[in-house]
Amino acid sequence: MKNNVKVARVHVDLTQQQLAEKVGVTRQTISLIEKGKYNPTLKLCLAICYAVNQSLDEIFWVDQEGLLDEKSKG
Amino acid sequence: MKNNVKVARVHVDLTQQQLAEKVGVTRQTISLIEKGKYNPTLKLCLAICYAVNQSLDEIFWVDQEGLLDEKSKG
DNA sequence: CCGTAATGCAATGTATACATTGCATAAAGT
DNA sequence: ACTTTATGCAATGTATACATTGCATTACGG
Repeated sequence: MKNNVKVARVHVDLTQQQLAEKVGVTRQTISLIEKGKYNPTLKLCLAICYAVNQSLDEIFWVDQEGLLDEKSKG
Repeated sequence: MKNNVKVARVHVDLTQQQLAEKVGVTRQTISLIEKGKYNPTLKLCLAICYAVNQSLDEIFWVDQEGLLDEKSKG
């Protein structure tokens, strides 16, 4: 699950801890999402979008081939 | 978790069962998402987008007030 | 060198997304 | 009346998102 959370977070000058507090999760969760190790829920994706003032497509869109790569990468 | 899955699904002429097969989940899961009773994962949101040829923002965006309403509605 | 801020990661527990099965109802065709 | 198709919903089990705690590393400032 690649995404643009880290770039967007740095762009609005927030640490992982601050973003975590803003969206109501732990720093650990933010870290794992940035690292692509979690498949976050829609609600959390939206909360992150609000916090960094960007859209779902801007932060979380990956095209179909990208997703397929994830699976066949194993 | 309000969304536009049902409208988009009907628009591309798929039944819940057919959409479920295309995205690799059960009909039950599609039904609950359309009814707003599940908070789907990003991967599933993306799979649905591919299946109905629309973007995350088109199908799943709800603005911040919408989310807050969900919480304070209970 | 020592303290602090920012991040990565590992172990374990809890909440919930999703699977599976089964039954009920409404609409359309025969 | 009977069958088929599409949908809703309830009960129970499994996988995983997320919480919690703790420790390690890097970088910066005293």
